Amino acid sequence: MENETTGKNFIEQMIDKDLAEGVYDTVHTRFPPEPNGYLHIGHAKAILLNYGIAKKYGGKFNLRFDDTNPTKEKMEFVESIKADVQWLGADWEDRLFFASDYFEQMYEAAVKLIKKGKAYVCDLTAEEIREYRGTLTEPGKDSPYRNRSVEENLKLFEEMRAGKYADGEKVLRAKIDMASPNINMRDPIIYRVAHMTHHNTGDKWCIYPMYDFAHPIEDAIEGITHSLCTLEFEDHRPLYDWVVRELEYPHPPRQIEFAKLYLTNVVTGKRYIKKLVEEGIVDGWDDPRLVSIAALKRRGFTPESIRMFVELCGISKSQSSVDYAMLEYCIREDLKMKRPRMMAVLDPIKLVIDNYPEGQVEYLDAANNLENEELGSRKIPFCRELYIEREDFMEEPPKKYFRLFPGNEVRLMHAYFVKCESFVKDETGKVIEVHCTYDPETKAGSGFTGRKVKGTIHWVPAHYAITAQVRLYENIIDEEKGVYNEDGSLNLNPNSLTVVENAYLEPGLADAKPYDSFQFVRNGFYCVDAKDTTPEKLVFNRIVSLKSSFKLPKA
RNA sequence: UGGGCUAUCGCCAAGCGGUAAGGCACAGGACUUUGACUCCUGCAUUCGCUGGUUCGAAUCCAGCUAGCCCAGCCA
Repeated sequence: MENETTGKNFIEQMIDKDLAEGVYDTVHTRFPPEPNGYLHIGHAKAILLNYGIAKKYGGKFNLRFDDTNPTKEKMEFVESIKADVQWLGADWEDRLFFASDYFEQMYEAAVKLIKKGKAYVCDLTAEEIREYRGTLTEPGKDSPYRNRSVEENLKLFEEMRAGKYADGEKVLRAKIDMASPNINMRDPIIYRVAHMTHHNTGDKWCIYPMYDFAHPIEDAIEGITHSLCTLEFEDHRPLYDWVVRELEYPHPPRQIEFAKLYLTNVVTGKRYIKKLVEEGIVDGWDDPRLVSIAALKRRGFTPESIRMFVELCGISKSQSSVDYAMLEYCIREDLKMKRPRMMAVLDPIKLVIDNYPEGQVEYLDAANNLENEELGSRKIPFCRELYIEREDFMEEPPKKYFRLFPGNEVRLMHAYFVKCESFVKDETGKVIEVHCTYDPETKAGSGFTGRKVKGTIHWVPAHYAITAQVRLYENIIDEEKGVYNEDGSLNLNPNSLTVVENAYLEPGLADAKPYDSFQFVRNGFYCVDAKDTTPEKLVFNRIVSLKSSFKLPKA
């Protein structure tokens, strides 16, 4: 029924074809980030795609830092990138490489091109080169230095390496076609002079190869078969192919482009994130409101959830923007079975059980997760005074409200049925206390079937509860307008972070450790913040809220 | 008449000449010690548009239209 290509993305189909035709007999991919910033959710797609394909075909996956431009790169970023790639589970084994380790080979490659008459040293200034390049609609014209002799080019290029020329004074260019409709083929610059200390090679070099020249060489050196990159490099493929062809590599790699992953309603642009960090609107690259890998990790997302997300999004060549709800679905899906469900009251109101003996305490059994018995169970102290969620009581309930209101009976989760008898208001009219009576026969697990209630609410024992700071995160933008305003400025939602200083948690949560995550009944999934939690203060980040089909009418 | 790429449900995305998969979202219903979860049910007579080829087209051809990318000594 199913043909062979069903279920495979277009890249896998191309690889199948290559394998079938004997173009390659193995699959080798790589993730080649430039260490000039932090990775975000978009990079996760590239990482997991490359890693996933290598794994699927029994091939290899390399991590390679594409560090050919020392003006933008820092060691700090290589460390964070390694940590993020590892966290995502993409295992490069012993294949961690730096493009800068190939500088000598790249230099030799350039020399080879010069000797073949396929490259020349050009003395034009940056501005002149731009002018000579022509425009999108007009062809360019040849540089006056285009026909220098091989000997002269060799000598000049050697001098460039030796440091004889200042930055910008000379460049090495590939000799291709100044009239090409593809601007990338109009004698692209392949080497520039930059007297700068490189994070890996120090001061050994003062000339650095350009991406278009370096990348195919890096791939060829490492034996990469399929060089996956994003759509904007499609126009560069002819140049990529030109380089590997002119350099006569026996098994030239193939570049395949795919669409970047865009997420709706989040800020991913590096310059925008940088601005948010610099202006102190967020507290760093790992602020949980961001979608950098570090932020997602800190917020409590799991590598599994990110993997599921990337898989669900799929791979294609059409520019697309994935609904943020898809990411939320993935983290809920991953956590709901794996993590305990605990009770936490974020906005408390006191509930007093009038017919429960004062001073009495009983320890109720509660399963940590009804669907996953392996997570065990716990005991929760139950007593006369509890805290419940403010929204779980209404003096005058709207239709279809199943929680507490005068005269109504509900189940206290893991405990008893309680019936609301009365309530107390303060001078301002705010309800401060709800009084109930409980029915001892209705204890959870007792098998009581005498009558049913429509609502179950969560609670926390007043004198045993612990407190914590809970941070509720929303996307940093306005859902209506999107991330950017028409003028291109960021559309910030000032309410993107709500801090609850004293949330009441059931006592068992006192032992929570950084990165531990839980489902707080009806409040969503939360994770202990690894940065701000101290022995004195417990801080939880909301990873994602739960879906809820009942919305309280707005007051 | 610059070049390249893309167009299938609100959002992703299969489909590769034989009569529109799936997921997210959404809407109903069942169940429930979370209005969650789970479970059912519904959700494109139509594939950017217009023609053509064909017994038959989302798939092939032609012409349009729309969107994205390219004029860094960035990657």
